[in-house]
Amino acid sequence: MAFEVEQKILDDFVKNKGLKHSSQRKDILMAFLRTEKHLTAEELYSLVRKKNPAIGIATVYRTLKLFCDCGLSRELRLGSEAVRYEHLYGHEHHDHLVCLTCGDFIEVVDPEIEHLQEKLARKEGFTLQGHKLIMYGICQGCKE
Amino acid sequence: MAFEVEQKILDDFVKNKGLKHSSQRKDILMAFLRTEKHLTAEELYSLVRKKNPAIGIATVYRTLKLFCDCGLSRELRLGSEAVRYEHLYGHEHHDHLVCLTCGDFIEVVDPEIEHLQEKLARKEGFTLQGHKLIMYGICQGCKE
DNA sequence: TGTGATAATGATAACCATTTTCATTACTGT
DNA sequence: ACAGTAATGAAAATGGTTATCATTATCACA
Repeated sequence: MAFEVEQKILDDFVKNKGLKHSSQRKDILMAFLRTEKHLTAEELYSLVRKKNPAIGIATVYRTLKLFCDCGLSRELRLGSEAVRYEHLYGHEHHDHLVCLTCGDFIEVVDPEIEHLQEKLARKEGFTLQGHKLIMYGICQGCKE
Repeated sequence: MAFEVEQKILDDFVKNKGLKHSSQRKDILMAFLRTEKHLTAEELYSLVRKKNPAIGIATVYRTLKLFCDCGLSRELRLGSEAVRYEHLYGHEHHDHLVCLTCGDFIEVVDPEIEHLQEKLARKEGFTLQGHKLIMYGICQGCKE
């Protein structure tokens, strides 16, 4: 539970950009890494407050943006609600399968779909840099 | 340029739901159908104002929601900006290939990807109802 | 080790797209 | 024509997120 690698990624990024270290960022990083849930800024905010009640929500937003910039996390926009953030380091690329009834979602990946996307983009003259695939349906549990 | 079919779809929907007809909705529908662009509510608002300067932005929002409910349009969330709306009636299903440099996008579709999604969802116990696939890259023009 | 330059913070105001409220107006079936 | 109710427009409210700004913390270097 030390997350040395992630810390190093952040530290290196901070150093390279000429930014400065801060204890708040470390608190936020730890809270973020300790859960595998896809949190919103608000949710992470209330988690971090348990350790550091003085922290401000603006710092959480700023820090989450920083995490995305240094490749530790990724924004997840599933609908019109608040943006969620998911871990990126040490996690395979994946897409999402969302249940329209209970709102739950699972992570999935299909190498063939990935490959076909690449092919499709190339056909259109695009150099593919990423994609977002969200599938919506009714999950097993909700069908019963 | 009469869009009788689309008008009928809306009229039927309105009738079935016990709603009432309104001239504003018709103005908004016409403005919406007359462009193939993917407009935001604000953009459509300024288009409609040319015909009917008295119209309110709230009505545009309400009406766009109605269009989505009756299957005439679909929300398009490409990023953090305002939601865009695209025609649904008379338009094949398609996904989007967005250029990260110029912001332009094209519509694409790959039946095999569609099929693989279906298969993937089924494997996870989901009944697929829809999906959203956005691919990001650099377009031909921007590479030069 | 102190110091100056500057990044980070927290509180709060501002922002912006969207939704709600509410009084008024317009449809619609009878 | 009338009653019932949906639709409208203006404005306020909402909610997530970002900007502002005075203060505090960090860091390279003297």
